[in-house]
Amino acid sequence: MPADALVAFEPRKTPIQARSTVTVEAISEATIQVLLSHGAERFTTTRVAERAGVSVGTLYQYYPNKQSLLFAVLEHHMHNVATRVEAACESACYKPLAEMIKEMVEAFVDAKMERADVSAALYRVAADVGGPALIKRISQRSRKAIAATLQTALDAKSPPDKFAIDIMLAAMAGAMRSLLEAGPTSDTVRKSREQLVLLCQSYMAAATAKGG
Amino acid sequence: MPADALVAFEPRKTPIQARSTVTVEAISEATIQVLLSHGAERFTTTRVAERAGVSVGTLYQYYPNKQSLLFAVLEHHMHNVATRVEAACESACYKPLAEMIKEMVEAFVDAKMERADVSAALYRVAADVGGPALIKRISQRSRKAIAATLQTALDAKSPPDKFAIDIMLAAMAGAMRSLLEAGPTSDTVRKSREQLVLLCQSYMAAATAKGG
DNA sequence: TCATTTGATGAAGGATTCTTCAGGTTTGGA
DNA sequence: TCCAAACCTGAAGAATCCTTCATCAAATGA
Repeated sequence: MPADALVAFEPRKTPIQARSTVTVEAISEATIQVLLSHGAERFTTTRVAERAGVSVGTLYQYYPNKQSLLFAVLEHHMHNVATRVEAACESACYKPLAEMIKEMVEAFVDAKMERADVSAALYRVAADVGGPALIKRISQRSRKAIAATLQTALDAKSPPDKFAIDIMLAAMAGAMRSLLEAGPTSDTVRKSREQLVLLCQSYMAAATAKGG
Repeated sequence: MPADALVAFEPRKTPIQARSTVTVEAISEATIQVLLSHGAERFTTTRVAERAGVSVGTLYQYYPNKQSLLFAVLEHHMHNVATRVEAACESACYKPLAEMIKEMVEAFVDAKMERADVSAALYRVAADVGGPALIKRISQRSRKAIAATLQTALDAKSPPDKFAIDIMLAAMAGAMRSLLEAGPTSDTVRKSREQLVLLCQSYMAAATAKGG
């Protein structure tokens, strides 16, 4: 895919006056609300504009098309999660492997659960054009942070395979997806979080022991 | 959701004569082909009919709506995978835990990869109305089979949590999804398969040791 | 053979949605 | 005050798609 494939999703015009800043924020928020209340299937630019209290024309002044609206929300959400994971990695350096993993996994789960409704709604969006590329790009951030942190583990026998980290991330994300799509209770979340820690801990222990 | 929510997806008319049997098969196959060549976004009943070499009206004589077409393909695919996993579980009874897991995981991966293109294309479909319910229903089959097999493990300390099996399945499915959506090379697949076995083995070892 | 059932056709109705643009309003500075 | 730039409006164009139904063709069996 050419690099300019994402250009079509970029904002069209930057707000200058105060009122337009308010407008674009209202549109962003309305995007989430419509996504939550109507689902991705019945997500409509007209509905978003209505909810934001502006006209459709205004919406198209800042976003070139429908996709770009969803794209912006998805990007924001994923950025948040990645940032939280990176922070957890930073503070988990130079600790025993098990504790490291625990902190990273819990950070991921907590970040996802903080806006569970948004997380769940965005799974539909992620499959659209541009979604996969965005996911790949932002996942890279988490992957790198985790790899760097794991290097500093006090008790690792051998550096973990880059491959193993990918598997762990995908497994974790998959489990969370399944959880979020089922509409979990707080008890289910607590238990899943705990089990997910165990899953990653035991895998990483095995993967670093045998060597990459 | 009421149980009759799925009625709208059931076939409308059953073929009686030979020629109509041919027709519905052509439509099924065309459904997959259109899904693969145009993607779920541009999936159209007209296109399916065109590809199948029949008119749209004929299509609507056997499928009540567009969704039911996709639903049928999804169901068929998931049924195949579940059946393969069940078979693997059956033949893995009364073996050491590690070997058990290996056979089950490899059966799952192989089943998914056999028609990697279809697997990948169906991820979009699975999110549509009715998809989640279907997934939940068919996942149940794999879960039960795995639970039953694990009971017979020669070296399990304590029976594994039902919860742990759900986590493992979700993790496995998630990793496969991530793999399939990336368009893997045969080398990547081989390595992922191997790592996925390790992931599940180490997790189950930990989960059965600590008790459920 | 011929009436009845089954199967196939595809133009057209109906509905939805994305996006634009000509024209109006508001703001900020000179 | 006054003008230019920024901003907003929303009806309407254009495209796409789902689904139906009146009509024709083929098959079945009595």
